[in-house]
Amino acid sequence: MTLLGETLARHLECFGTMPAEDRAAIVALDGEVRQVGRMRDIYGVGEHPRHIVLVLKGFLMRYSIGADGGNQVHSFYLPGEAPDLETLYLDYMDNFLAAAVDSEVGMIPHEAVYQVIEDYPEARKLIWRQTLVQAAVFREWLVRNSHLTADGALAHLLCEIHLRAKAAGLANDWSCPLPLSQELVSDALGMTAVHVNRMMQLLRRSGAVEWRGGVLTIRDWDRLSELAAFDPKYLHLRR
Amino acid sequence: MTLLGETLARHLECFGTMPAEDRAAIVALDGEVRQVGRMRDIYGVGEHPRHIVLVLKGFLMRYSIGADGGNQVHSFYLPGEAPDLETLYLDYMDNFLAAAVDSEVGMIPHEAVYQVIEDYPEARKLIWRQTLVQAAVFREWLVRNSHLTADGALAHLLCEIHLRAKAAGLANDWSCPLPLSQELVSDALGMTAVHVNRMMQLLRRSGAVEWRGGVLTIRDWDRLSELAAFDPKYLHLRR
DNA sequence: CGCTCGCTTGATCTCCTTCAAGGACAGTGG
DNA sequence: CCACTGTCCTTGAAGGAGATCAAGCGAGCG
Repeated sequence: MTLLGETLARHLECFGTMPAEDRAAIVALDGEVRQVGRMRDIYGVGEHPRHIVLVLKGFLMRYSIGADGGNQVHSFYLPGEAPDLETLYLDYMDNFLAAAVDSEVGMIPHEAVYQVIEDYPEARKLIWRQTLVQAAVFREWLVRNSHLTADGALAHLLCEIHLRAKAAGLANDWSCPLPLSQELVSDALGMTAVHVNRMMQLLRRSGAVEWRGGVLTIRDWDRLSELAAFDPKYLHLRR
Repeated sequence: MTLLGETLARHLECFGTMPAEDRAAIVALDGEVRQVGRMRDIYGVGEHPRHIVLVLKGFLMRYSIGADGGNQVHSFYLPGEAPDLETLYLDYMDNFLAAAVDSEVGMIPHEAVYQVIEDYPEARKLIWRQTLVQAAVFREWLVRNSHLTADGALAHLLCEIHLRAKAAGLANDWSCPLPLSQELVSDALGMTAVHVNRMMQLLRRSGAVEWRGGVLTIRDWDRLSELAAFDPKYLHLRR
């Protein structure tokens, strides 16, 4: 059993089950561990990655550079998650993968993963499914940024991060790590950092949620999720 | 050779190549052809489809219902395209697939596709890749709706549709079918129909593009794509 | 201590929404 | 052949959510 393999297996099992032998094949996967400094790119536009990435510590993000020079964050990735499984079957990156804070990542060579995909159909289905769930999440981000008001959108993002942290085993009760700046959150929500600040105060004062020192604490899930019109179905989490 | 199989094969070949035997397996796929009236759902939230859909005539769209009751369109689908390959490996729909105008669709049973996926690795890779390209498109829609001004966003959508129409063999020179109402376009861009109307007039007057009677005509691609900051890489089209 | 980075606050401006109504056009029935 | 109806496009005026610009503040850190 390897650290990277076990991490990937646990992540995939958020979305479904697989037989013991398929699981064993995933667990046997191994690779290199790397440190990535905050705001450093792991992969850039145009590259063709030769490894898949696993988040071990920290927070990753996927982003692209908007026409106005501002960044658009497409998604954040928590420890335990796999941000870029799609590189297995796409020719080149059309966006950036970077560390939002100082992070530790695992890199498993594509070749090894291809072997598992060929030999273990159930493992393959779960890997495929994970890439499909990511697509569903992107769609939800589209809805969020297009159709929610600023307070609702922020609430929605916080709901999502909390649920994903729980799925990754990072949350105890109603708290989870959220080591991002308001600036980065604003890049995700497509608004200004100033406005994120004001909306955050609004949520805080309403007693729905707290966010200090890199820790997110949900005070009133019902209020928060109602404000966000949050329905977790799109995450396709098992259980 | 069947109509549906040939249509699917051509679509997949927009994104890569496969050996003759894999192609033949795809081409041999067949199913039922159905008419779908305008604004009628094909699949709804919570359902578990048992077929994949191909657009033969008309225009499909994928949408979900926003918190405010307004619709968010996630994507449009042109004749020749396959909107919902992800249903092969997801348990349930988290959004709606519907006909934007009176349409004709083909439905191929999942079982038959699974067989091809098991037996023909190169066909499988292309199908997988198609689902990944869709995810890339969703990300681009996120960027568009979050970071572009209204005129740029509209221009961007028109650029995308024109390129996809060309890939599907529907465009001659600078014209392609676009049988949508401004209302539907506004649901895609996350703005009001009134504003779409005004932005469209702006584009028209600037001489960049024409859109009348369900036909889109690009008058000045350079101007349009510059206004949209359009970079087609995200479509991952081969050529 | 001075520096930087991120959070906070205030005032003004603008893009887009909202609401409301008029007009072009196709389909339908008398 | 013409009123009738619905759908979509168009136009105008007023209001609001969020952007922009600018400055102050607190904490960590060399």
